[in-house]
Amino acid sequence: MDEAAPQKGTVTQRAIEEIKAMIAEGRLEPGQRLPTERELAARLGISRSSMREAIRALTVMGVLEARHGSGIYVTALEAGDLLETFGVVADLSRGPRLVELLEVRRILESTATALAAARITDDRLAAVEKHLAAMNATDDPEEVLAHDLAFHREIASAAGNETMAAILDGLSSRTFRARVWRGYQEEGAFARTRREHAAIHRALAAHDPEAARAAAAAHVGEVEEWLRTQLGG
Amino acid sequence: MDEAAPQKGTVTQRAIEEIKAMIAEGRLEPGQRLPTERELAARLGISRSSMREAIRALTVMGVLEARHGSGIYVTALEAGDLLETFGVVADLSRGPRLVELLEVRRILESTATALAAARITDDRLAAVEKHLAAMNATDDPEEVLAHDLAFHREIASAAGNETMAAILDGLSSRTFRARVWRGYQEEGAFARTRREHAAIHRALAAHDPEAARAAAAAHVGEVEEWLRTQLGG
DNA sequence: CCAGCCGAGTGGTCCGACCACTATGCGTCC
DNA sequence: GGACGCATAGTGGTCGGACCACTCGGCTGG
Repeated sequence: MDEAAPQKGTVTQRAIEEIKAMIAEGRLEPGQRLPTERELAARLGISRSSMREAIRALTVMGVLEARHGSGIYVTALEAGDLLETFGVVADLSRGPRLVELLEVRRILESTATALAAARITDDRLAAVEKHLAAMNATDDPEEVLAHDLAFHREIASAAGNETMAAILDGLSSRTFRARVWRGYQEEGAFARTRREHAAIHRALAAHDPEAARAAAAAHVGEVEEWLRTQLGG
Repeated sequence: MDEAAPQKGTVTQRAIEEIKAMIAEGRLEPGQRLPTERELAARLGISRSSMREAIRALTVMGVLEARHGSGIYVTALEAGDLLETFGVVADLSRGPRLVELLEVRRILESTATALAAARITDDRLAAVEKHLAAMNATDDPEEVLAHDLAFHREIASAAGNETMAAILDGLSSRTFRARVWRGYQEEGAFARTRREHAAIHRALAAHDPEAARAAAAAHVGEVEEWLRTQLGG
């Protein structure tokens, strides 16, 4: 007799849960290759189309990775893989939701910066300085933004919590910052931003967690406050 | 002439980006209904199958919602909608990743509890007390867990940041806590947990943010530390 | 006027074919 | 003998069409 798998939502949904369960229960290890789409479909008694939708869903979630011509593989399941979609949240949020997102970022970023101040090594600090210098050396907004992101990413990474770093990465997604900062920078906030970045770097170099926390919180808080007034009218 | 949309990854990926862009640019409002799958496919010059995969991907991300027989709609794009997938991260993370996740939760939960202490209203406080009492009134682990979750959710909600509450919700997903707490509670941590919950409630009732922050941090920190020793050998 | 039916329209599922790419192994050429 | 290159089988990617399950609004009959 067949297993009694009653109609529980759509077939595709069932397939998604099935594969997730396989991974959660350890039947599928990170990096391991899955059976072919055709076989998976047959095994669950569904069509290849439905199975493909399930695979696609898990792919965008960063759980699976499909390599054309080769096969389907479980990702490393690292923080970065699974939190990639987090950027979508930042990209699609609007209005009050943006302020909330910045508040979350302020909380995490300040803590991450504090941790980084205590733990950062000399060569990592050098990398931070490199981005700081590059950021101040150009006027091209694109390049400034890129080094700004790298600056904070380096710090978050130095905090020693990859998960937190990945979340912060999502919260600072390129399009998110571009949307918010466009207006912010237009108000001549360049100088202020540079001062704040310098303060953060100073605290890191001094290995002073409290100063780092304060500097980072103020840095994000400035943007947050500006955005709040933009919306509050 | 047609728009020149060069081959950029898979067609499905292009469709996903396309729809995301429609929403980001405001061409699609929250709650609004999309054209039919068949028309969307025709409009982008791809097959319905591929379009369906794109829609399914956006559905699991909480961006779209498909109602059988009715149509496809944009969700409200509230924090809860978009962060639903966050639970998957908690469910699939293992080893050191779990500790990192708990660390993030400690940071956010302590801040959220502190904010709640300052802002919580009397009736919300009553709701918190209700879950606290219910949690202490039973020995059924399932029920304890349910009220435990509700207890923290209520507090997070009282903090006034829905986004943060939604993230915390994901970090405390049912299966996640079940996995970690099973072992933790077996070590007779019931009493300690109750004491910690009582402390959190006391701080909330007294509207004392600092005490609330400390109590919440200690509460999560206990579990975090226990898990760390479990892994560290 | 209302209740019930019914049909058009929509998403959900399935099938089968073909395309694009990868990896492997065999044969050829140096 | 070894390195290169090409044929080939196998994989995911795409397509089109068919049918099913469900919803909803309008029509019909009371």
